[in-house]
Parts: sequence; structure tokens; C-alpha cells
Amino acid sequence: MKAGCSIVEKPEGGGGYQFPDWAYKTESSPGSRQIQLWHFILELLQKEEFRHVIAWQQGEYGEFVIKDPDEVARLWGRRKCKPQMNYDKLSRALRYYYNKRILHKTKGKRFTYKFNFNKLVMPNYPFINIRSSGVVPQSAPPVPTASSRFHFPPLDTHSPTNDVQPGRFSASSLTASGQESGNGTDRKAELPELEDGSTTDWRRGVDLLSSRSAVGGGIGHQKRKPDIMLPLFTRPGMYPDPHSPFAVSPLPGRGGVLNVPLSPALSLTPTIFSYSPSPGLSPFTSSSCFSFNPEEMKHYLHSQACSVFNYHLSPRTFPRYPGLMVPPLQCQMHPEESAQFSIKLQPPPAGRKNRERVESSEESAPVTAPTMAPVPPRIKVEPASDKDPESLRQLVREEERSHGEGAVPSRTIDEEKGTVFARPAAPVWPSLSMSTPSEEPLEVTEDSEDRPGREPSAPEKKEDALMPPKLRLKRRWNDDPEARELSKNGKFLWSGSGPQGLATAAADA
DNA sequence: AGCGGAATCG
DNA sequence: CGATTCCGCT
Repeated sequence: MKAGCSIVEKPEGGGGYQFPDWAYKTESSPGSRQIQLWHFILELLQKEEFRHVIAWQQGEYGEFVIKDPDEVARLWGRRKCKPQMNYDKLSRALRYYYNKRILHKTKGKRFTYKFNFNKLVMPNYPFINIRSSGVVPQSAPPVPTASSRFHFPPLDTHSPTNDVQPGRFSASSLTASGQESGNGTDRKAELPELEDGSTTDWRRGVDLLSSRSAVGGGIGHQKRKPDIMLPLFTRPGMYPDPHSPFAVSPLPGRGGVLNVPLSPALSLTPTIFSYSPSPGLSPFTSSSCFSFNPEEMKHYLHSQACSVFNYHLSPRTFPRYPGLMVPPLQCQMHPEESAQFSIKLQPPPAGRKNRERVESSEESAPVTAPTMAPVPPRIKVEPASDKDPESLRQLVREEERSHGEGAVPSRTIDEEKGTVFARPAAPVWPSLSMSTPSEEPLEVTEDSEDRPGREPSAPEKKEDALMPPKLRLKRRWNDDPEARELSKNGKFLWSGSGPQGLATAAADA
């Protein structure tokens, strides 16, 4: 039946979509390879041909704008063989993602949504799946361990729409550059260096992993859904695909432009990895599979933090790395870094000069993409004054320290952005890092959303408890009044209480 | 425009 | 289960 659908869009042949089969349905219907909407969105986002229709919003991590809703709907309908699809329906589907935390709406901006970092599965990066044994699901490539170099395929240059076979990731980098492959546990990473000169691009992929299971003593039951993500920042290359997680250009990008991440596509963080293709094994227990480069990690975490902060994501979603601590908000860090973060890039006013105009008929796609972007459009750089999370954060932190009150920084956040979520919970990083006694983590939490710990004062917690499960999922950090409130009083402790030391902090310099 | 319940489908 | 469809409400 579905066969009837025209195939044009899909490659078939083995599923050549970008996602390896195992990526399609993680758990539920194994056989079905239905593509999920968010995969599709990501896919479109990845291709230049659709820039007119949907594109990453520069400036915000993971945020994208549907420029032509009807078209997107049409494309989606096509893909799913649902000719009747329209934006209204599609958007409903999108809305379902809110609760799943895959997406959330960017308020105030029409047709703009944002991928929730943390909690996505990046199908394209099979490496995440890595299992120690090395067995990877079919098409998955070997797992690169060194995070630094994930080589992504040579860009999609061609065939955007279809093809791209899954196996093409080169994993050449299996080597962990010397980091230790021995045990992940210790890899705490200290990264002293900040590097970042210009060359280092931001797009670093990092992988993640985090399962508490590894540490947890084996709770193997992770049943969550897939979560995982990979971060990646790309450089300003602008559209070549800078953001997309998918294709990151392998090249370091010439440093021509600033190294600011323009649009990152998503980052991922797994909260847990439940998503292993094969349920039987636990993902990385052996640990040797991954080793990350501290540097990257640092960036990654950092950005995560920023994202979380920015988007009011639930802190709970913050990744927990087994041996790592996230530097609390040092978002504002060194000059270099800070510089990066503090500016906001903006593309020229959409002048579509560069943008291509054509795209031919839909997805049939040309395979000719030039790949490189023509251009580095000039970018406007402006100080990120408003909404600069980093600074805010910092301020807040300071305040916190001083008064314990989370007074808002002078900068004042605007309503939305300023909101911070309510206590992020201390126990966030349960496992190794903290010596904190709490062991509660054992359970769950993953899903359960926020409510970090159980603290007495948490009203929300109570509510959550009372709330039917279904509703529990619904909490939105977006603008949950409560959260807002809490945030006011609450403090962030992303790491505040812990041994602050954090290794990773390393960065601190 | 956007939200989300409800029923339903595959 | 994840969408699709429909729809009332804001």
C-alpha cells in the first residue's frame, strides 16, 4: 500500500535514507520504517534545497523556521503518502513533540520551533550507539571514538534527498587519540586548554553517553526512549549545512569567518541511552568505546548549558555525564570563548541573493549541489546584549551567592528568556562526580522530568506527583509560571553545591 | 497562529 | 506508538 506512494522521495533501495534503519524506530516497531516527523524535519533542514521552505534560524541553537508551512506539509504528506496533509495537521504532530521534549515552540515567532537539545536521537550518528562490543547495527559505522573527529560524510553534497547511505560515515577515527580507551570512567577530562583559536571549529561532535546505567550499578532497565544527541556546532559557514548535525563539514572551515556557531543544529545529550539498537546489550559499558576529548566535551557541555539556560529547558534534561561535571555556568568564559558567545551573528537580511532560488522540483533533487556555500555572507555581529545567557547566568550566579536570592541581573531578562528554570537540581550528576551522598538517582528521574530531587519545598514536585503521568510529561519549562517562580527563588545549582571543582571546569583557567 | 483533547488509523 | 484527522478554544 504505501507503495503506491510515489517514491520519489524515498530512495528505497535499502532505505537509503539518511538514517540507518535502526534509527527509525527504536523500539517500537522495529520493522516499520516509518520515518518520524522530526527526522523528516531534520532532513529538510539539512538540505539546502529546502532552505526556502524551512531553515535553521541563525542565532539560536536548534531553532528553525518553517518558512512555507504549506510546502513543508506537502512534502511531509508526500513522504507519508498522506496527500491530505496540511500544516494544521503537521503542526499537531509537531505539538506532540512538545511533551516528548523533542521540540518546543519558540514563542512569539511564527512557525518557529526549536529542537530540544537533549533528547533527540540523532540517527545520523550511529556512533552513538556504540556498544562496546562493537557490534553495530547494520549500517552503523564503526564508532569513532575520538570525538573529535567524527568524520561525517563528505557532506551531502549530492543527493540530498535521497540517498546517502548510511554507511558512509567514516569512522576512521577510531582511535582515540590517545585518550584512554581503557576506561571511561576516569575520563574526566580535564581540559586545560581552551584552544579555540580559530581553527578549532566549533563543530565538534561529541558524543555522549552517559548512561547512568553504567555506573549505576547496573540498572539496566533503561527504558526510556531514545535520547541522544550529539552536539555539533558548526561554523558559520552558513548554509552549507552548517548546522545540521548531519553534515558537518569535515573541513574545519576555513577560518574566515568567525567561529561562532550559527546554528547548531542540535546537540544531543543523552540522558540515558536507552536506545540501543539491541536491547540486550548495554551501551557502553565497557567504556572503551568512547573517549571524549575534553575540549570538546567542554564545549559541548558548555553549549548545552547555554542552551538549557536559554531555552529554559528543563535542567533535568541536562546531560549527565558520568564522570563529568559540567561547569556550571561558566558560560562566559574566557575571552575567547566569551567572545564567541557574546556575539550574535546574524545573516544579512535575508536578502536572498545568495540563496538559491530554485530547488527544482521538490525533492527529486538535483544532485548537483555545489556544496559549498558560496558565501560567506557578511555577517553582522552584534553584541548580544539582550539575552545573553551567559552573562545572565553569571550574574545570577553571583547574585545567588551573595544573597541567595536569585535576583535577576540587571540585564533583566525578558520574560521569556530570562526565565530560568527552577532548581535544576543538585543531583544532577549523580554518579561519579559528586561525592554527594545522594544516591537517589537511581531511579528514574530520567523521565520524570524535572523535579530534581526531592526537596521539601518543591511545590512542583508535589504536583507532579499528583499529576497523572500523562500530565507529568507535559510540564513545560517554557513558561511555566511555577517554574518561573521557582527560578526566582531557586537557585541554580548546577554545580553549585557540589564539589565545584569539577573537573571539567578545567576550563577555568 | 497556536494549543491540545479525542478518536482513529496503521 | 506515532501520526492523522477533526475540532473547539484562545
